[in-house]
Amino acid sequence: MPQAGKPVDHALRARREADIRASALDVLTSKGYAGMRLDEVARLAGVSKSAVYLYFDSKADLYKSVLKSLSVRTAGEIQALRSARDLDYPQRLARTLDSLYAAMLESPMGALLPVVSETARQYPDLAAYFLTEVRGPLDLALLGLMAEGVAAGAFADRPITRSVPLLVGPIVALALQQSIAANVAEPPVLDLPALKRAHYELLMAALAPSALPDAPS
Amino acid sequence: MPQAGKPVDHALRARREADIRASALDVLTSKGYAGMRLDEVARLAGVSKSAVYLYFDSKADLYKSVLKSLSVRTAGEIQALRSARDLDYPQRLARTLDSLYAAMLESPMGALLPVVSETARQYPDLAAYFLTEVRGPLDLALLGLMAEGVAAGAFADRPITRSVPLLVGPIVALALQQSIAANVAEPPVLDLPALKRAHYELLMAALAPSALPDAPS
DNA sequence: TTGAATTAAGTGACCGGTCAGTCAGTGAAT
DNA sequence: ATTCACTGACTGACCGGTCACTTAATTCAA
Repeated sequence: MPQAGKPVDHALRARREADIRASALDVLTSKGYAGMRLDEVARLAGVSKSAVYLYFDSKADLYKSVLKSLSVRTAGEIQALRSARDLDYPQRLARTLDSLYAAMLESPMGALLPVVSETARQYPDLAAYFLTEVRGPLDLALLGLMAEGVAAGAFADRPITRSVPLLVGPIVALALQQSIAANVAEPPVLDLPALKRAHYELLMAALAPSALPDAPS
Repeated sequence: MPQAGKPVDHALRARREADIRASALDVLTSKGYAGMRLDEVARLAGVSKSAVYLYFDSKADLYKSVLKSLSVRTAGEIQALRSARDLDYPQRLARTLDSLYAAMLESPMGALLPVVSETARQYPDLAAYFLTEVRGPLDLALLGLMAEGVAAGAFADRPITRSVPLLVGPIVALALQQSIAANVAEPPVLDLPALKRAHYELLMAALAPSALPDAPS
């Protein structure tokens, strides 16, 4: 029977967890999963490696937690845009692109992309986790928006409205390019606003209801 | 002075080297760099791990050799298309897309993309090598083709003609997605021909000289 | 024509460092 | 005196890389 003793400090636990996750994210984005040493993560978080195991079952568990905490926010953001009644569909699409550019190129999330692809090979469960828990919600949000836009007559009913890679592939490619280029001596600078604008125009050209007839293959 | 002994069998050496490289490619594409065990590579090549060290200085050296041997072929293919006089510009673009889809989604090269991004962290020189020797020529070929098309009046002079990620981002995104999805239980199947067609139409909609006016951001 | 000398080619056993994960124990609050 | 939060020291598995050694092919002196 528990009769006395220190009370469980839930706030402290939550803070430590977040600290460790933040440190793990730091190390992950700079060293990758295989290069992430739990000792280093712990040191950055100001605790010992043993303490990490008080909050996470294993390295893989910590990794999943980091991944999930990042994806939840982004997916929610896009979900919210989907039903923003005060915006028309082109505007919602533009905002969605903004969110994705921000997530993939102006936050640590983009740097996690290579890490995910790295880990997928060795840990099929992590690959599955990423696809169902991260990609899944994101795809749903994006394709849902497109489907609504088509139903409302704002977008043409074309294959692109059903293909996430065609819609946001450039963002993924940019994120990948950036994460590779970040390691060389003189990384090229990107004009992000211009890229966003060009990307948006590219999509609108293909989504305009009055679009041109099919071209030959 | 060398006076006698077994003669050096250069053909055998070259064959062994190629065997080991091929095995390394196998393992690399399925396990990634960190997951590539030299014992496994050696076993696949039918030699002992020690023998690998007769042909390559180190794991990193073997990896570089694999990368180099693959990159040479692909770039040349696309270069050739650029000046195919018997094709009009839309056709050249379509063929180039075909080549890129084939390279990235129907050959081991695409599977190496995540590996490159993984290793870029540990080997900055490899990142630089990839960017200058693989991406560089590819970008030149693609952007050169677009610039010629614009000059000939076949394509509209828009930002997209100067942005490789906007042009081929979907291919990169697909390759990445495939390499992640390949590790889960029921990998979704892609309708590649349909994707290619949709991608081509997307680009042509944005490249048509009679394109729509700029949309609001 | 034999067999000692020489060299290519390759191997199995091993080493040393690394690192995820464990555990017995400490100090502090209640 | 009990529980919480935490740690330092440890271990066992793993793996890149090394090394002493074997085998086979070839040359050439006797």
